[in-house]
Amino acid sequence: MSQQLPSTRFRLQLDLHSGVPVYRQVIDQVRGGIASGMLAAGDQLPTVRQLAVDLAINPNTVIRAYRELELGGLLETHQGTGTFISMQKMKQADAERGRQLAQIVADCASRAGAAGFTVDELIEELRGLAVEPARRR
Amino acid sequence: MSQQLPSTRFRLQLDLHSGVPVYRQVIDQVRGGIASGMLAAGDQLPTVRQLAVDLAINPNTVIRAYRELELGGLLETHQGTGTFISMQKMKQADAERGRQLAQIVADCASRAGAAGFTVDELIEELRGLAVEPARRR
Amino acid sequence: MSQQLPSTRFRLQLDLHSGVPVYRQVIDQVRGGIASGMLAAGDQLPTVRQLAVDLAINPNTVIRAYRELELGGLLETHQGTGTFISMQKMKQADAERGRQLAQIVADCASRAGAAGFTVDELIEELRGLAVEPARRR
Amino acid sequence: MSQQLPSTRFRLQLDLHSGVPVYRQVIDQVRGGIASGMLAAGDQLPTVRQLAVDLAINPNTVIRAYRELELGGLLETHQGTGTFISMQKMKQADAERGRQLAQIVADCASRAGAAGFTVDELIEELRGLAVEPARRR
DNA sequence: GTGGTCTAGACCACC
DNA sequence: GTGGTCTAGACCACA
Repeated sequence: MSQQLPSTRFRLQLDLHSGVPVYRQVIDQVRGGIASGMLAAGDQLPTVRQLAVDLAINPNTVIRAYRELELGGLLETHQGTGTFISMQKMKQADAERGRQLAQIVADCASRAGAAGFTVDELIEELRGLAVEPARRR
Repeated sequence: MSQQLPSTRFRLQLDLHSGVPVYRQVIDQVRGGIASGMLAAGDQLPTVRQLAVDLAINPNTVIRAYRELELGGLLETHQGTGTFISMQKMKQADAERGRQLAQIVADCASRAGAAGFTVDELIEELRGLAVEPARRR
Repeated sequence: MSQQLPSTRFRLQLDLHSGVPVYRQVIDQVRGGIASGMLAAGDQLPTVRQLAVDLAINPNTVIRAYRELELGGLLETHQGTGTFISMQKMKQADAERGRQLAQIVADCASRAGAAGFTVDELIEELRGLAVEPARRR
Repeated sequence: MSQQLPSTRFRLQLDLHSGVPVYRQVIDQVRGGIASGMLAAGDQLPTVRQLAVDLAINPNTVIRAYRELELGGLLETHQGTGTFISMQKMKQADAERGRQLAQIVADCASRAGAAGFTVDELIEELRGLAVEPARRR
């Protein structure tokens, strides 16, 4: 159950000026790492103290992020050993999924509207992405 | 300056359990309404008091949302008269515009991808927002 | 005391999208007309109804502007005759003058700051104006 | 991210009888402070609660002013940390910048002129705001 | 009638 | 401790 730190492939990157809460960024990036395959079940995450030092943030903030991820079932902490990616339970309820999609789309449309774009322009631009398989990250 | 309320086509819908601030939801939906074509330059928005009653929220919350939209240049408020969709802020140079659209789309696609949605699902959801050109005015 | 309307020289011009209250714009422009010499003591102003029609605004708004100007001693209204420019009493108290200057300067500095300019740049640019006699209006 | 409050050099001063909204005065003075060099990128502003106490106004009024400044890109707020002067919004192209400065200056001079002040008086008053480069940091 | 400003105070989120 | 959101309600300014 203990495994090499995936340090060469997975690096957290904070943007303190984005307005997004720090703990939220940590959570999102761990989730993203799992989704993208950079983090696999069993991988060990950096220790709370180490990550706090690396990111120059408060350890409490790391603890909070890890705790929320653990509550969500994505992490497992083992006293004295470390924090690890747990066996997935990825699939969310469909209702939750739908709501999430709707929120992403609404946000996207909102930003487009504020910038003077129409939804049609948005769709057109998205089509451009759909053709190329899109190497993500 | 005075024009029919677009009431039959534009309806605000709050989700008080989403965790998204109410004033933010109002802002996002107005911006989305502009992007989708449901709201056009010159249209009058519901009055502060009316919208507060409709949504069962405090007038101050509506004012806050309207104000932020006005600061962003999307609305114009005229004391004693009402609140209106402003004449679009001058369209920026096309190059800058294209870059901006690309960024919004990329960000949107990235978030959707991280959550396990395909670009096609995104497009499908966006279509739900788009509105046929419609005979306006 | 009744004299030709100075219509060919003095025209009010409103900007309904400026955010400046309509009655304020009327007041300021009449004051400006007097200061610039376009309006002289004894000149008759447009009637309330006429001006309301010309500017497509509410007569109450015109009344309010004229009333405030009269309170300030710049206009005289004569029942059944019309509204006229009164004999000047232009010079304000020095204190009031100082406060006015301070406000203009503060506003100017504020806008400069918001746009990323320094006060020094502002002064430099103003110097450019000081050399040419500057034909005003 | 944390830095000494510039308390000895930057002091807000309200005029409750000027008719200018309190939140507006706060905004204007912060923007003026940036323009005059009293406030530099990274400086922390007084906390919301502290400023509210100092000025004897409601914290909400301070929040409102800070928020508008943040929307304008001049401030960054970090929950639980404080409010800071943001790194200047990228300086625009020089041409655009020059045009903008000219407009601010022209408007300022115009208002001053209409009120019977000379450009020299304007410059003199502005000098009062400017601050010697000073050793900062 | 419209929107604008300000206060007082509760409760939440983040560090 | 920091800032953020929302409410309730008073009072003002404008058309």
